[in-house]
Amino acid sequence: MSDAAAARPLTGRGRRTRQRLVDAARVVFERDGFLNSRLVDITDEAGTAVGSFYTYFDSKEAVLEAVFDDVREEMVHARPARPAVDRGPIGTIEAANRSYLDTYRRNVRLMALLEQVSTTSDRFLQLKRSRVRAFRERNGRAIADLQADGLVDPDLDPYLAAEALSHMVSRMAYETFVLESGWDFETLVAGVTRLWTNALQLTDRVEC
Amino acid sequence: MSDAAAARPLTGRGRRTRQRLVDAARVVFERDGFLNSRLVDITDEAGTAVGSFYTYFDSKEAVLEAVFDDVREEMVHARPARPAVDRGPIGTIEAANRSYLDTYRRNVRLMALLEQVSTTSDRFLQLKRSRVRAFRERNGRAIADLQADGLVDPDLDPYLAAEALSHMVSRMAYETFVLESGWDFETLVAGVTRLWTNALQLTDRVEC
Amino acid sequence: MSDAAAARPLTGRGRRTRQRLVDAARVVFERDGFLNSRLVDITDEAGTAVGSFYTYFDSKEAVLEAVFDDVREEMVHARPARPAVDRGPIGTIEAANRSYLDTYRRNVRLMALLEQVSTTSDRFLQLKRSRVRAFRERNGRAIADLQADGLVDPDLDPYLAAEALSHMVSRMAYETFVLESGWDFETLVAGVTRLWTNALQLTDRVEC
Amino acid sequence: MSDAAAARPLTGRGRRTRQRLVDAARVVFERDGFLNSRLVDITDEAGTAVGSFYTYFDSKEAVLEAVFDDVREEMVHARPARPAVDRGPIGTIEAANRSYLDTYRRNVRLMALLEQVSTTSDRFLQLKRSRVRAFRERNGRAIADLQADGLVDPDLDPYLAAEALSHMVSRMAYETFVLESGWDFETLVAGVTRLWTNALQLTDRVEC
DNA sequence: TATGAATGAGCATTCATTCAT
DNA sequence: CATGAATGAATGCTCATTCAT
Repeated sequence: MSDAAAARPLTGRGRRTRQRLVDAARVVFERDGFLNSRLVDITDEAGTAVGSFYTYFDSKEAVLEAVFDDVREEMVHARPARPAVDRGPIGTIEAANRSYLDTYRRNVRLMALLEQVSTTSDRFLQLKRSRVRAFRERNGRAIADLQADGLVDPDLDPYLAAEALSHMVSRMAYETFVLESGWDFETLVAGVTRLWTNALQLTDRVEC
Repeated sequence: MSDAAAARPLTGRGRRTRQRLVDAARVVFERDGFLNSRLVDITDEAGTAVGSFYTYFDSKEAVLEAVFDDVREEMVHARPARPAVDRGPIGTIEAANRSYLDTYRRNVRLMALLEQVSTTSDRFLQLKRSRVRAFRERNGRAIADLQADGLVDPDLDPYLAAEALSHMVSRMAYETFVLESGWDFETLVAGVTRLWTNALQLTDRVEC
Repeated sequence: MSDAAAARPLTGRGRRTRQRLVDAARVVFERDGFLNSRLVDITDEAGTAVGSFYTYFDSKEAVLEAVFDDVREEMVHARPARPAVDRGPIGTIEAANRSYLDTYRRNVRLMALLEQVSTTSDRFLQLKRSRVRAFRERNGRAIADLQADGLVDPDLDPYLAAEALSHMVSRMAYETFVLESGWDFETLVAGVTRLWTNALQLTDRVEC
Repeated sequence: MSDAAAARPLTGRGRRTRQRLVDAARVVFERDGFLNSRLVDITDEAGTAVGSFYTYFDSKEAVLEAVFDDVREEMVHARPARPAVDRGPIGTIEAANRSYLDTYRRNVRLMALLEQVSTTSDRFLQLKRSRVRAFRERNGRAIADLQADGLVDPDLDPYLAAEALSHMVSRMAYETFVLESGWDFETLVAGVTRLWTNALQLTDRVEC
């Protein structure tokens, strides 16, 4: 009905209440999952009345979206600590994988949550797909460039390769951190990086 | 309380009703998803009374399990049409990928279903994990053998490689068939096979 | 609908099946109570099919009635082992109390059952009331006779006395054997007998 | 899960709704019995939505408990109109019996209800037993005192006597008021009092 | 008679959302 | 803005009873 989220011009007090709700929602969702959680758990955690929830959000989904908005920056722009150093293609890939896996590890609960809701809600499925697309485009272009330089197997479809290798890494992350399948972090980084660079037939050696 | 599904002789009539319910459940689950479906939808589809459901199953989860049991044969034993022909390592991998992707394609709705329930129910998560494990062990051993023969990159952990590459393929299958991301089937088979064999540094050429 | 119980001319086989059901019902009712028990428990215990139940009984209540019929003889006609010996009024009362309490003790579960169903079903309430009435009439007449002989407090209403004292004993039996309140059997017999005879001002001494 | 009935501040409006539900529950339980009544009957009677029930109570049992709490005062503290007057032991016993029987009569439906639920629910069985215990202790001590003064038959176990005589009276009350067996109130009071005092051999006469 | 599959009314409970204060 | 009481649709599950074989 009312577009609560649109009523943006919040007072300072309003902004604080809203933030408390988002933080509480994150705690509750990460703890109980989206489907098991109840609105009242969120408002209890936030220390507000249930009614107040609807001052800021239209539904349970809306607050989940706000939760993802809140952490998007961190998740998408996750960058290696020393971004500017040029390490050659293989070093770059390793750094990217390490960075991705580390971010995943630090946000396990949230990633598990995204996994869950994306099988149920179209809205969050789109969110996930847009992440997939972003990865594919970015990496696909990079791979195509490397192909143009003769550094990568020319027989590969660069975008398919980019997407497939991304899935490989993200799925390993899911298995390792969410389902706790037991791979050691460094083994994981080294392993997926080796597979990735092998898959591309990437060579940073000058030799013929 | 009572495990209805358990050891019960079942008359011919009973067997038929049970089967009607399993078939109906598959239809409903594939159409509406597991969470959205109601028991009464299943019994309506099967043309039985609600009570009859509980003659054969204890819960919605139990009938889903029966659905998976019902298609397990097909899914697990999916084999290439010409299994006996020796095509060398690369040909074998391509055949396996083609077979897997084809099976996935033919059971899309069911795979999507498994994806959904495995984020919610521990029981089905285990089902999925056991499939992951089976793939890892089988392929991991094969890779180790190839390493012993000097045909595969010796720097790889064979089991990590097996798991990661399996995920790569299954995730591409999910994206392509469930989310309909648009990859052409043959492009997909060729692409993941190439990535897979490259990743292993697999060579079937005799030359140095 | 059909008056199953009326279809009396049973074959030998029928009579045996019916008896198996009554026996099974007694076991189940005593174990689970009337309200908690399910028909299928009874037929399972009897080793018959559910459908067979309705060949002999019209309802769950009907079989309970048959259970009570089955033990009525024993319960109502409970008589002291040596009935013919004349022990004087007090000795007779003690013998009757002992006999009653012993019978109660040996049929605790059934008495508890009667207690339960008589608060729910009018049919069994009547059964209980008829037992109360029988006691009152029998004992009331005896008390009136003793009054006529000058052996009992003439100010008492003999029937009210009979009923009240019966309740006193039956309630003590309930507390002691069903709720297991802990009174020793002999203490109980002696105690209620003393109260009973005192209450009647019964004197078996010849003196003035 | 949550104990709704527990520590909750309750606004005035909330308090009123809760009371409406308790009152409605009493009406419904007394009319239909505990087992036959449905939650929706209670909320209909109270004029609230079903959901509101669970704002204040966790179950049907919980509201029954509240009903008993509500009348406990009246039932336990039922005292003769002229409590302070000393009437001697017999007068005191008569006053207590009259008071008890009068209270019982005024709360017949509730007493019948307690009778019913105590055969089914352990919780309410305990409630009843604690009442029995309270009576036994109070009266048992009083009887022991009278024995010490030589006013009561020394051969009696004072606590067994107290319990047995209490049962006698309460059972007569049940028969008379719940089952409407027809005893006149004054006849009943006089009868049970006479039996009680006789049973104790209580004498307030000075004579030899 | 015996079987056991089929029936379906009945009911407690949850929880997102609304709204009076 | 905040509160929290009120709402009521939605649904899984039980089990006495029926009936086709």
